[in-house]
Amino acid sequence: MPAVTDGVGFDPTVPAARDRARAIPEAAVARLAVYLRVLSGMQEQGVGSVSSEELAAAAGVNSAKLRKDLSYIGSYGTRGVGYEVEVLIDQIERILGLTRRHSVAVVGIGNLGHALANYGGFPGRGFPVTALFDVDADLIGIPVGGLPVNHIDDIARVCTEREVSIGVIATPPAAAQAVCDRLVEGGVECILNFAPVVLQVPDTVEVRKVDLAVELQILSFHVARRADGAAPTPPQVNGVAPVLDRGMDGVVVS
Amino acid sequence: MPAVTDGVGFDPTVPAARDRARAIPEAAVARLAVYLRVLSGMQEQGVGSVSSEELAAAAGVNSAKLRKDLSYIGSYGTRGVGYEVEVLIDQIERILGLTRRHSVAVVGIGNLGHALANYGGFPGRGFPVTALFDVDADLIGIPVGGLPVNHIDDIARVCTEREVSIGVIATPPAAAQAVCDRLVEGGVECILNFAPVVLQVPDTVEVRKVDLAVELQILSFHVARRADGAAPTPPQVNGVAPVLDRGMDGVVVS
DNA sequence: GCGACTTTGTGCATGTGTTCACAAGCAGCT
DNA sequence: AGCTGCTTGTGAACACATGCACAAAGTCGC
Repeated sequence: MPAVTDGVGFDPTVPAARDRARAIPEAAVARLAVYLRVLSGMQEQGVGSVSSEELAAAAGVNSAKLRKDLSYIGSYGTRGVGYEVEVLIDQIERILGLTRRHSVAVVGIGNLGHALANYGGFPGRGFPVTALFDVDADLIGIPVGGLPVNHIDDIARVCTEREVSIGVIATPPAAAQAVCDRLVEGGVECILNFAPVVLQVPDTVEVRKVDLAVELQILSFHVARRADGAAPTPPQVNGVAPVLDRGMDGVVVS
Repeated sequence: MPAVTDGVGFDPTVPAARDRARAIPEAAVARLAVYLRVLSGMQEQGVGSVSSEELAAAAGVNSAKLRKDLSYIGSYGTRGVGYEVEVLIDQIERILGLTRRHSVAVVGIGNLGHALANYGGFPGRGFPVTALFDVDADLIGIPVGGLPVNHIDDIARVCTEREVSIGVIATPPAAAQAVCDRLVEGGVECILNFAPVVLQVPDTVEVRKVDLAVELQILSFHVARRADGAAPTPPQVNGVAPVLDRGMDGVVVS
């Protein structure tokens, strides 16, 4: 399975003819990222190979689902044996496009922005933060996490110069859309939005949103529902978390 | 349509018979929280009523989906007219259990923990942060966002005392599971986990996970896929964001 | 080299979520 | 009252995701 040709190339004749097979389900992509993290941990501990059963347990998913997910990227397992950790890591990184470095810009250096900027090149390398922006004149020029803060008026220019491919919006809601527009203008292809607003973007740009209030409210819903009639839950013991999977509705709830 | 009788009215004989009808799709719950935010904004601007079309546009979703989502909580619209903003807000709050206050505890007062603690009672009231914890002796007693930091050894006791219902884990991955266990011991029902680990919990506890690295990797995947063959995307103009919906795979991507 | 055992990869059935498209229902005008 | 126009609420079709269960395909021991 060379080149992920895909995309939306469709057949004009058939009504809703879906493109070729090569489409990896959005939900599977999210899980591949999780598998990658688990695998990296295993590799550090010197584990050379894993079975789908072991890996699934460690990632908190069903083993059949895991195998199906892996099958989307090719056949790298050995029947009767399992998967080689290193091979799997390489392949997942390839599919996720982690062989390339993706330069990240963080806009809005408040509490959250600080946290993001100091995240240290972002977990598990591959996502160097190369630009910071804010409106506050007192912050301009001050280095945060080793990088000086620029003014948001320079977003487009700086992002173009530094070839930023991912923009992170950590501004107050009111400023988010304007910031978003500048990022798009600066050639940013993907945006991770922490501001509680629905961004309007050209559809060449991908947006993912992380909304803490929404997360809390979803949890609140479950508390409420539980308080209701439901309750009969037997004294069940520990097991893998009954994780809510957002599917792709935003954050990855494992 | 009185009482949401619902659903999958099924046969009690069937093995894994699910509880009563009350099942609102997980994905719909996440969106209801979004609608609520949009509606609040409208109310502040003095808007008295909205049509499903308007609200859907503002929330970045399909209007049919919006109507179906709202139908899960009852019939509060008027045909030919639309919905009354206030009524809808009340009903969504009721369903999400926001009439009750949910006390929140934040564990791990690093960069992210600071940001969370200072979030100010958390967006749109209803989620007061009532306890902070960390291991670092230098932090104990220091007030962050007006609240003193306690030692993680006291998690269970303090959470029980203050009736914390939601625990937020913002610790390094290595500490997450231990912290989680203490929270559960302290009677916490729901956990929002920012640490990149799969938590094991009794299935009476609900876990949602927000993983920044995973979010970035998903975006990376889309960049990579795009760089491939796909490209033909016509010069399409602005429109509502082609938001990736995590469904419920975690974060709410709108 | 062969058989027994193990684990992958996947076809199929099930379940969940999304979208279409339209009947039902209400407001307002005549 | 009846008619017109608009918007809701939902049945039914579709698309997507999950999980079972098993054949295919490899390893290991003899």
